[in-house]
Amino acid sequence: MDDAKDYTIQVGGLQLAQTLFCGQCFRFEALGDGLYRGVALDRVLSVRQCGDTLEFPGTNKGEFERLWRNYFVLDVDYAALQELFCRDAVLARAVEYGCGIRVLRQPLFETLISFIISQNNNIKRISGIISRLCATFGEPLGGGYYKFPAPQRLAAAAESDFAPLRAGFRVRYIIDAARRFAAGEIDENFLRTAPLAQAGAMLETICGVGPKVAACTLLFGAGRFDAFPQDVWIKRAMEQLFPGGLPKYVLPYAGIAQQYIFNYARATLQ
DNA sequence: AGCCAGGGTCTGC
DNA sequence: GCAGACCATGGC
Repeated sequence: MDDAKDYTIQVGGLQLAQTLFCGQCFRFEALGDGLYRGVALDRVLSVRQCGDTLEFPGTNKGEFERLWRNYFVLDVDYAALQELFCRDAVLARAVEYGCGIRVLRQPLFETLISFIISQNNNIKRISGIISRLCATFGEPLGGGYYKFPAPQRLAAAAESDFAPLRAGFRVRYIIDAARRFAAGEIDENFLRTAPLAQAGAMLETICGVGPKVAACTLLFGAGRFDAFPQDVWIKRAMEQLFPGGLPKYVLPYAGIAQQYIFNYARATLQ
């Protein structure tokens, strides 16, 4: 029945808590009892995990197939990917440590702005700034939830309008990114299909976007699983754990491996 | 109090 | 090209 509510699906090897709070998205909260709620794709999403079952309260099968299968990247064979990664003994340890982490396919603009905000910042405060950004500029969805603002809305705002966000020096970067988007100067199709270096270079023409923010945008917001964001933790991990670099067979999925390495490094390295 | 946070820009060599 | 100061803000 296509209009039946509370769609459920069996998904092995996915842990919602790890996936939603590993630092790739910033708009979900845990409500307890395996239930999580947040805003994604311009709507409020509730999702509950019980073992290998994902339950989507208020979501029918049609909407799940149209939106959430892609958002949660359920088309990728993660068992095969993990088996590939585990050919390397060090990477196997990282995979084992956070084996329920999965990458998400998020909207490009939201991802870009989120990771501009992430620079020299911590996850808790990133979430707070994004929450205030959406409440200030986003369209209301009811229940105190708001859409992520459109580029045109942010591009039209004055710098002083951002004061309530307490985002500091990042405000002018946000505005520059929004203006570039609103002007049609950032070609999403190009970002998805061009050679990785060229896609990154396009993003780095935005003020406040360097290699790390560009790579996060490509990985989380453009489905570029070969993009490899290098923050302080990854740099530490690469020095200590992979002095010869990642195994070559990992490189097409380096970004997915990066999620395991980041999680492992942050938890175990000094 | 001082350091760090999923960095980037700007300056000076 | 590359190191170092600086950037707002908040948590610890």
